[in-house]
Formats: sequence, C-alpha cells, structure tokens
Amino acid sequence: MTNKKNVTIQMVADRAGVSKSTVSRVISDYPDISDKTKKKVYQVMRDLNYYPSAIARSLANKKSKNVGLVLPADDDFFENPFFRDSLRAIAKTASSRGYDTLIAYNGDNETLSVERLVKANKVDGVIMMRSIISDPTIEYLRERKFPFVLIGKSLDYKDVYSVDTNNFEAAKKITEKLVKKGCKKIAFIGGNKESVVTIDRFNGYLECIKDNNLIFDDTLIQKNEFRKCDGYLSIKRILEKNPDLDGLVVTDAIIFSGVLEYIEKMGKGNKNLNLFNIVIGTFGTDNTYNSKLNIVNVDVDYMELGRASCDKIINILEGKEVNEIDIIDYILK
Amino acid sequence: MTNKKNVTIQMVADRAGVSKSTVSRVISDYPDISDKTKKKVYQVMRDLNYYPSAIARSLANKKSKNVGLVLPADDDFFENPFFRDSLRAIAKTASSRGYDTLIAYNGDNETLSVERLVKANKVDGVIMMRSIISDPTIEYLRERKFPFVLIGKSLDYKDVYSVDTNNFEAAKKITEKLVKKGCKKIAFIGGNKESVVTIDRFNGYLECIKDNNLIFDDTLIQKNEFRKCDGYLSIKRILEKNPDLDGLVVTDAIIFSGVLEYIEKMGKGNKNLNLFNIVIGTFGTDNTYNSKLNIVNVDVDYMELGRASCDKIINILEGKEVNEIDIIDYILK
DNA sequence: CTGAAAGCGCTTACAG
DNA sequence: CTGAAAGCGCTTACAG
Repeated sequence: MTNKKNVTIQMVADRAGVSKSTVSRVISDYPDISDKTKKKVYQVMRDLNYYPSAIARSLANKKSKNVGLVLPADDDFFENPFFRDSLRAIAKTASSRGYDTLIAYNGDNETLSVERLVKANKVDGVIMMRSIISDPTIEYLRERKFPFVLIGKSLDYKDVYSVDTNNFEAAKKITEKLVKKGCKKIAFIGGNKESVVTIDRFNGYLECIKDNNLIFDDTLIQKNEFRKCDGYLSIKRILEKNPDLDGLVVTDAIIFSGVLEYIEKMGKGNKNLNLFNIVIGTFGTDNTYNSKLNIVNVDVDYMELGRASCDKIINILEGKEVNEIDIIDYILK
Repeated sequence: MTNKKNVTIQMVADRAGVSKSTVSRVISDYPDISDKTKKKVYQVMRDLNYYPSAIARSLANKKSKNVGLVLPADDDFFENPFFRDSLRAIAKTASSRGYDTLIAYNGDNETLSVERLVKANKVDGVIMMRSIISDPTIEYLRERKFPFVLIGKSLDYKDVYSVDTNNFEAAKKITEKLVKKGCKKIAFIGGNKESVVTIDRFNGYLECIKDNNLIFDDTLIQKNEFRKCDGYLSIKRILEKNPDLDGLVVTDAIIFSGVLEYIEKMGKGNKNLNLFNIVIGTFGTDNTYNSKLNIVNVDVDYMELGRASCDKIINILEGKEVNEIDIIDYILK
C-alpha cells in the first residue's frame, strides 16, 4: 500500500554506476569501500530518497529487528502504572538501538499470542512483563530455545534471563518501617498468589513479622487478584476480624486504591473506628498524598525496569555478554 | 536467532510430493485445489509443524501485516487512561484480524518515529492516537499518501479518516448539567490549546455559557498542559480571582487529579472557602467516587475508540469501504 | 487442478 | 576495492 513506487537498491546501484553488492556494503558500513564510491552512493541515496526495505533485509538476514512485548491477557494488568511506564521505556530503548517493538496480545491467551509472533518469525526476541508460577509462555519459549527476558523472576528455573527488584527485601523493609512507627498488628494484602511478586513480598513481610514476634494469623492475610475491588473487600474482611488493626502492607497500586476507597468511605462516619490511624505500606503507587493517612511507599523505577529489560534482550540478540539476573533499585519513602 | 532450523515451504512441498506453488495455494486457501492434495498438504504441515514465514510473505506480497501505533512524544500522554485502554483494544483488534501492532515511539520526535516505520516498509498503515493543530506527522503521512486513521479529528483537513467522540456536544451537555444543578459561575480548565480535544470541549463549554448568559471572562479559563500540576495550579489561579466559584469543567482525567488534590488540600483547613461545594464536570476519569464532592463525568469508551480505529485502518488496507469519520458514543453521568 | 519460473529487495561468500 | 551469482522463503502470472 505504499503508493510512491519504492526506490530499490537496484535503482541506486544503476544511478551510481555500481553494483547492488556495493550499495549494500555502503549501507551496512562495510569497511573496504573506497571513499569515492561511498560518497557517490550516499549522494544517490539522498537524491533518490532511498531507504532500505526492512522486510527484504529481514529475509536476507533472518532477523526481524523487532522485539516482542508480551502483555498478559488479564485486564487488571493494564491499570498498573508499571505497564505504561515500562512499555514506554521499552519502546524508546528499542528504537534507540534500531529495533522496533511489536505487541503480543490477543486479549485471551498470552502464550498463543507469543507463539504466533515467534512462529511467523516476526520477532527476534521477547520481553515478558510479568512473572507467574509455571508460566506456560516460559515453557514454550524455553522449549523452542527462543531468546527472552523476564521482568521479575522465575521460580521454576534458575537460568532465565531476568530483570527484577529485590521484592523480598523491599517488603521486609517497608514492614519494618511500620514496626518502627509503632504498629503491632500488621496485615498483608497481596495479589494473585501465583504471582511471583506477591510471593516475594509476602515472604519479606512474613520474615519481618517473625523477626519482631508480631501477631501472625490467617485473618491478617489476603491474596486475591490485582483489582481495586479486591483491595476494597480484603481490607473489609481483615477489619471484621481485626478491628484493632494498626498496620497494613499492600503490594500493589491498584489494590491499594481499593483499600483507600474503603477507608475513605467507612472512616467518614465511624470516627471511632480509627481507620485513619492505620499506617499503610504500599508499592509503586503514583500518588501517595493523602491528607488523613500515613502512607509509606516503595518506589520502583518502572522505566528503568523497562529500559534494562529491553537493553538486555537486545544485548542477547547481538551476542553480547549479559548477567543472568539484573536487580533494579527501589526507593523507600 | 530461531534455533530450530525452520521448516520451509520447500520442505513441506517435497514431503507432500507437490510443488511449493501448490503448498502456497493451500496456505492461502486458494479455491481450485483438489481435496486430496489439500488434505495431504495439511497433514504434512502439521507433521512438520510448519508455519509460513511472515517475513517472506511480506516481501512477496509487499505488505507487512503490521499496523503502526503512533505514541506522542510527551510524557503526560501516557498517564491518561485513554492510552492504556485504546492501546489494548487496538492490539487485540489487530490480532483478531491477523495483523500485529508495532509501536512508533522514540521518546522525542513523533514524526521521525513514524517515518522510520513507513520508510522501512515495516507497517502497512498507521493509527495516530492524538490530534493537534498543524500536526507534522499528518503532513508527512498525507504527502506520502500513506494510509492512516486519526483518533480524534483534524482541524486542518476535512478528508482525514478519523474516529472521534462528539466532544463539543459532550462538553456543552456537561456544562448544562452544572447549570441545572444551580451553578452560576463556571470555570474551564483544559489541556494544551493546540489540542483538538481542548478546542472542541472549550467551544462546547463556551456555547453553553453564552446560551445561559453566564459570566464569562478570562480569569475563568485556564489552558495549559495535560499534567496534574497544571490542574493544581489552574484551579488555584482561578480561585484567587473567583472565590465565589461554584462550577468547574475539567477536560482531562490527569488535570482533574491535580484539581482534586488542590481541593482536598485547601478545603481541609478553610472550611469557609466552601471548596467542596464546587460542582465539577470532567471527562474520562476512572474513579469519580468522592465522599465530599459533587462530580459529573463524561465517560468515553476508550476501548471502543481503539477498536474502531483499528478496524478502520485494516478495512482501508483491505480496500473495504469506510466512513470518513466515525463517532463513538459517550455517556454522561 | 498443478508446476516451473520469475520476482519481491536485500545480503554475502566467492572470485578477481 | 568491487561484481556476478546464489540465496533468504514466499507468491503469482503463465502455461498446460
């Protein structure tokens, strides 16, 4: 559907009075070309407004110069600021390195959407934006020996290239912060229990609770989905059994928004409930300003996670040496 | 970098005892093939786990089966729920129609990022996610006669394929709603004044103000950027000159969040300011629950905008007939 | 209904 | 330093 009949390498070769081989060589900056030829060819390329066809190069080189970005099929994922920030950083990084970003998403089956790109040779490597236990997409990619980088980490395999935050440590530290602020009864609200993030953060929370000999029982723990409504319901359930709650760790910005809504709503009438005295620790929340609540946040640099994962997959594709796992800093405040 | 040496059309041809031409024909569901051959070929394809190379097809067909999604270079854009929802719908729709979504974004120059994809033949058509006045990307695409669909509308050209909401009408109606609720002095906070959305919504607001002979002066109007801080500062400035403000139209979810923060912050101490009595009309805000404020929202179905724009560009690419402009409904509530 | 051949626009060993 | 030729994996008129 490109209307201007495209100018091809043959045309510039003819016009420059050389062979396509030579033109090809100047395009790819091959060393042994005389300055004269090089100049001439560049000139003609400019005159003709020539731009090599990525498709034809792909076929000849057997590489697409595309990285696939795998978006999970579940709706909640997109609400998380992590999605928009890392997507942006990935697209930008890819572009800066001469690659493009192709989205793998069909709305219902993550693995199928990836398979399609992989089988059709549309991407050279893949970035997975989320880690869960026994991930079928990872199974597929590994079996096919197809290059990929995982944002997060795999609990199933030790040899998966990944970029992660130390979620265990961050969760432990944020819980400790609540303890220092005087909290005695700290609850935990996480997302899906298959999610590696939830698992890591829960373990960090747990370790701190144990270290400090704080109360720990099932009525303080909620793990559901990464949805606002789950935050709402979780805090409700926890408070029913624990009206004396004074601390809360919430692992996700969206869940947190549900928690906040509940507290704002219920705290309004029942001043006696003292809902606003609960100190809350949360992760990756955009906006932690709240006039009535005491909120501590772990800030993960999502852009950096994106950038690092994209650089990593491209490094792998280009045969450069990379670490198995890279850890991105977080900021607790 | 695909490790399994890929099975090609030649291999299945050999194994099936036919020519590649024939295999190619059964792949593309060409009518005049005997059932026997068809069956045989399908069988072999399955046995060999054959999947045609999209790259090779692209080269032969001169189409990539990719649509380019143009993301604006400014940071604020990504904060808007519009971005995530329409992106998702676009990727999903493309996938369902056998296309893939390629992102055009390099972090600083929108037009360049598009040019790159277009020149390299990496996409067959393009979706632009935002409309501004005198958009250089549109200039480029038009000049090149490259197929594209605009989400929003062009004020510069009448013949641009686009998918839009009736922003003028929606803004007028939401302002009317404030009037019905008794507002006498209604301010307007919009985004960038080059943005078509801001222009349309401002005009809708303005018409209602005039129709009702309400106060209209410069101190009531703020147009800055689509940022939270601009919302914060805008409402501040407006209130300085208009302490008796009782209505406010805010054209964007992010700006609105800044307005909200200001009101929450300032309203807390100064009960006399009566900040919480201001009725607010806004657009596309995720979460309009607020225990103290009276908020009216125009809900635009961003997924539908995405879906429609993607279907439209693909229809164009496939030579189907399409409307110049499609209008997506909004819901006022 | 099917095959041989040319072509899509590049790259790259090979030879000089 | 440069060119002729084969090849990447498909499609599609053309001929039968």
